[in-house]
Amino acid sequence: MSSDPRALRSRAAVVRGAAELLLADGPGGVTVDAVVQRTGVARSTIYRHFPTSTDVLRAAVDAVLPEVAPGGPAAAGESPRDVLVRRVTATAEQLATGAWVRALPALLELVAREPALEAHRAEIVARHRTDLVEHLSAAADAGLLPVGTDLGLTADRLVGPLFYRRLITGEPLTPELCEQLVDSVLTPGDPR
Amino acid sequence: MSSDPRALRSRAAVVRGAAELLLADGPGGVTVDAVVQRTGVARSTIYRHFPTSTDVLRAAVDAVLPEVAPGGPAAAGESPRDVLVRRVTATAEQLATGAWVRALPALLELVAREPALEAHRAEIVARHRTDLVEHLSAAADAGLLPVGTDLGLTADRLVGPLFYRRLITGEPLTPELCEQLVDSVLTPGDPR
DNA sequence: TCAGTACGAAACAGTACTGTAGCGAAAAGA
DNA sequence: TCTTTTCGCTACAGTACTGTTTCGTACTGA
Repeated sequence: MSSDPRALRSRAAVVRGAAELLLADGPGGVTVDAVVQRTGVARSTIYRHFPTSTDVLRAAVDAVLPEVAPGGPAAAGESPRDVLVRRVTATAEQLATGAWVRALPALLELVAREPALEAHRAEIVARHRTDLVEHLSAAADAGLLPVGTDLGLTADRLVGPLFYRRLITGEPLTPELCEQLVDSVLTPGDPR
Repeated sequence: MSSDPRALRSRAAVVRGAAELLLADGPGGVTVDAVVQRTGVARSTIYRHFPTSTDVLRAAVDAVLPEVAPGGPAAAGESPRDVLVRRVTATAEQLATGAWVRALPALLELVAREPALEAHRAEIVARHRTDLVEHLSAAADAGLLPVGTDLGLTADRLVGPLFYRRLITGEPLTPELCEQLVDSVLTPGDPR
């Protein structure tokens, strides 16, 4: 709509500040006053860019959610197993990041209560998942998986325990755990 | 302290109403006013029983949390595998219950933000887990698990994907899924 | 029966947040 | 340069919630 650099600048500052507040204090911490104090952007300016404070929160979630996807770039000359280990480990590290420890439960609660975010959540999950399924498909082609394996279920068996430990039990996510998970999914009896 | 039935009655009503509000609207919905309106108990009475509104919320969580533990009674003449399937299926059904769909993210966020609840959370998880580990131990004794298997990790591999699907992807938890999970954990090549 | 106690109702100050409005100043763009 | 747009600032009404207090009523237990 507006290409005025001032508008773009202040809008970006609001979104960034709101995202920081979301990560630090959860959804309840993202108030207009808090964003004003944190960013220096005026109250009236915020309401000029966003109809309601809920839209600010939504923009903050939009700015934060994509970071979930652990970017596992394509393999080099590494084995499919190593690709999987690297990919799962990346997810584990992301889950262990301080910001996410606090933000993940808050985001889950927010998404559960805000149907408008449901589509976005589904898209993130799908991207995350298809990426992992592709790696699993390569592993299957290499004979590392039993024929006829449900790759979607296998993906859940890989990352499910990670989220479970992070969210429910609070146990640490070690690299050894990631390797054990990958190996528990691959066909037994294959050396490294 | 007080054995006056009036006091016990109104206190119980407050806790029950607060628990209902917690399940219905999340932690943010548990306000003193809301409890007053829902239960008919007077504002002054609530503050006579609880120092702050946070204590009301805590009591509500205490009243709700124990229901998490899926009661898998001891086996009859069924095989260790069937015990595991029944146990995992019970967990899946509990996760699929309407109330928990809404309450679980809220509870997680609450526990993450309220260190006082951490101990309680750990106790619930431990009870849940030792129960499952016992079943797994029986399965290991029956030769259904490779020797030297980490039973704790195995427990995570069993229920982790359930929680992951419920919380993150939102996919349904079918009985078939539970069976597949159990079989994926047991040593391959064993008939029912 | 009767004293003690818990009760419901209502009013109160204090705090925090939302959303609106009007203002002069500063920056952008022609 | 000059007009337009955006800005920050401040004040405002409205809402919601917390925690306190008072008062008359109804229940409990001896």
